Amino acid sequence: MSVKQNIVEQSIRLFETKGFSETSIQDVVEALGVTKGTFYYYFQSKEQLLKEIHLMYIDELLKRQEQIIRRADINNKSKLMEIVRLLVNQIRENGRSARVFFREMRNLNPESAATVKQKRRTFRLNLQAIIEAGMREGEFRQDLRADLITFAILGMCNWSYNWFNPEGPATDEQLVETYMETLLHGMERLNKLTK
Amino acid sequence: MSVKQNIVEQSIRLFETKGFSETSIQDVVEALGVTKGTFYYYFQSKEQLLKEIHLMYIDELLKRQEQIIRRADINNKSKLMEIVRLLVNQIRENGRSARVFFREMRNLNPESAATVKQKRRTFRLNLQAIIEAGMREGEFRQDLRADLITFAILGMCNWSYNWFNPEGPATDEQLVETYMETLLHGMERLNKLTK
Amino acid sequence: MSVKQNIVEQSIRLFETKGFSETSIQDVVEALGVTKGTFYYYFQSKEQLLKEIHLMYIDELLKRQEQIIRRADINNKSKLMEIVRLLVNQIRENGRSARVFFREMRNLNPESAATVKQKRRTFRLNLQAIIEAGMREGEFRQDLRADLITFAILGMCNWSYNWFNPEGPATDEQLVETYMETLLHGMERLNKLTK
Amino acid sequence: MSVKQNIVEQSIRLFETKGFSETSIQDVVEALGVTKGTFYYYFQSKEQLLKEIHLMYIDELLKRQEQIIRRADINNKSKLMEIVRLLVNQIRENGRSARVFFREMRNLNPESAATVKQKRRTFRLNLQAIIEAGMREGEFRQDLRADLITFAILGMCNWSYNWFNPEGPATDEQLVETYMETLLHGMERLNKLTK
DNA sequence: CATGAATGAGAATTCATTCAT
DNA sequence: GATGAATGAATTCTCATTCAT
Repeated sequence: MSVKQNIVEQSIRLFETKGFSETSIQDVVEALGVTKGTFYYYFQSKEQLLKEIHLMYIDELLKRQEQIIRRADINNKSKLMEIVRLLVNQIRENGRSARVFFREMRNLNPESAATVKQKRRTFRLNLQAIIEAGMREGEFRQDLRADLITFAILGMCNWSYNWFNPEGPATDEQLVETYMETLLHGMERLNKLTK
Repeated sequence: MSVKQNIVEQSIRLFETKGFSETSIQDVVEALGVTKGTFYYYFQSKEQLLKEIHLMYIDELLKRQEQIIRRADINNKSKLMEIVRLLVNQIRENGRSARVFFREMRNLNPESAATVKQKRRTFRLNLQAIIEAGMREGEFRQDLRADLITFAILGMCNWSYNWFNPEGPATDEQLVETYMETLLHGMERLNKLTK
Repeated sequence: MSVKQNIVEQSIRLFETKGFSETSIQDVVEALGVTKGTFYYYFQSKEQLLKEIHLMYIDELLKRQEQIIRRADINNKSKLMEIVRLLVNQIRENGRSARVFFREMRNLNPESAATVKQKRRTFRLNLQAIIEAGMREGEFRQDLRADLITFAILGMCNWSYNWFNPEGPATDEQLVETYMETLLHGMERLNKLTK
Repeated sequence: MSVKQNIVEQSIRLFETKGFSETSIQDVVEALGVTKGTFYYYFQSKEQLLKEIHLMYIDELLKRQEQIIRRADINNKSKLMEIVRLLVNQIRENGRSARVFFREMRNLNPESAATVKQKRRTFRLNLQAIIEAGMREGEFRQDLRADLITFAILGMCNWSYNWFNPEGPATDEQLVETYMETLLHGMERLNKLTK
């Protein structure tokens, strides 16, 4: 692995554990056994490193989302499920990056933040478009606001970075299934009505 | 308003805008027109101030949750709705505090963090208990894991601190209704099945 | 005991343990359960308190030395012994004060320091005068410099504030006897000469 | 001379003049024309600097004492004399360091203090061993407690850091001779007895 | 590519002291 | 006599960044 890749890995680890502001360049280079000069050879600033971490994360998400959207073989409901799975998986597999991504956006400079925000917005609107398509095509109820539901789904999934532990009592696939089942059919006991 | 109250207000404002680590005591006292000595007359440390903000927030939430739980006149479904409303309202009314609360827990020292975490855990388990009661009493489906649904609900509601703007295109009551409707009945078009 | 006396007592205790500079007025008043205002009612400054402690100590020493010097019933050798006893006793009985006295002179302001230094000088010259009298009157050898011997005696005695512990393996009277015996007759084995 | 050496030199000078607590890092770096950052590049803390000063001093003393102890060509009386000379010389040559060494031990942190105390103890016990050997081998009287005499000698010599001035009316060699003569034969006029 | 020395601005915190009440 | 609020200057220490080598 390249020196630069190493720096990125270590800093994700440290930023997740201690926080971006609380992690010094010294911490990062000490964890790698190099000196500060080396860091500044590869990165112009601490902020640029954070920016790269953010872009790597959101670009990966967008790329995978794009692949889901383009699929012609599945309907919108399945696409929604794939996106829920994508979000949850991403947290399972790249939990550290996910936590840095969600927590440290404030520390980007205005331009970087704008870029990242725009991409996050794209991701959200892509999801919303799937829901709206599903509504038009009769898969989803039309009496709920697509924008608010989109936020609800993102909240549900993204929040799991706060607590989800792959070694814990629930697997990520159980999580996806429970979330999807709740989202699609709700938690109310229906046969109660038919009794 | 007392000087101490003023310090708390101003720091919530600044912590929300710039972040805890990025806000200096100097920033806080300058916003108030007092000196650093004054700050340290009222607070032992910057961390203690953050701790107080956290405790104020979570204690208020727990108190209101308690009131909802104790109500004998409503069923579990309504209690769930009240808690969703509580979370969303809290963000509408105390958005700043909410954002500080969710973002800055890392900056508490281990003991304070443990205290706050314990209280957050209590809030979550109280909510889970309502859901479990609803399952037992036939209000909710029994084939979904109560713990995961609890996280889903909390994620949904809490995430809104990231985007919800009371002046935006949706009111908080609309938000509550959409969330509850989705949670209870799901977003899938049901008459499709009956066709 | 008066409030002022209490302040003096507590601060001697704290100055000895933590050092003058490292002890804050806050520490002193907290140990007493009063407030800083009270301190400044009785003392103009922290330095003035230190000055009073110094003066109490050296004035007591000078007073007792005076009594020894004035005695007509004993010779210079006995007077020397009484002064050694005085110094050692003072450390046993007022160990804390002694330690503050020897260590914290640097923290007096120039005027206070001058006053105290003058009194310490007086004490030393009084002792030197006894030795010189003893030399003239045939009690002591005349081939040793009185000034240097005076310093030797003071060093011997004063140094004990660094280590002497009344509960330790030597009593203060043993200390006085050993010191006097060494000072008067030396530690060399004399019968070796007569062999 | 290296920057680090320079920092040590200047701080000894300042610590001696103003005291450790009363000397700020600012004072030190200003005296050198560098910045605070430079100080902290070389030392982790102010306390670590003090620790290094202490260790340099006591290690030098121990090294020289060791050389004296190992000598086979001189008896214990001469070894004692060499150690008295060592102490007095050290104060003459490194008066500043000596004063810092004797006055500022309180400002070491507990671990550093323990290390230094242990070394000081070793120095003292080495001296005591010489005296005990001298007693066993008939050079010194056996009716005096070796431990107390050791303290007496150390007090005599060390105290001179308080007053001894190489430019004053006594040379260091005179001081050594007077101290040794007093220690060995005492100050009492012996022929008085034989008259 | 990489280092090590240096910087300087700013951080949290302490504390003797004042003073109106 | 005593208090409590406030001050402001100073203190230790951190850290992103630079740069000659």
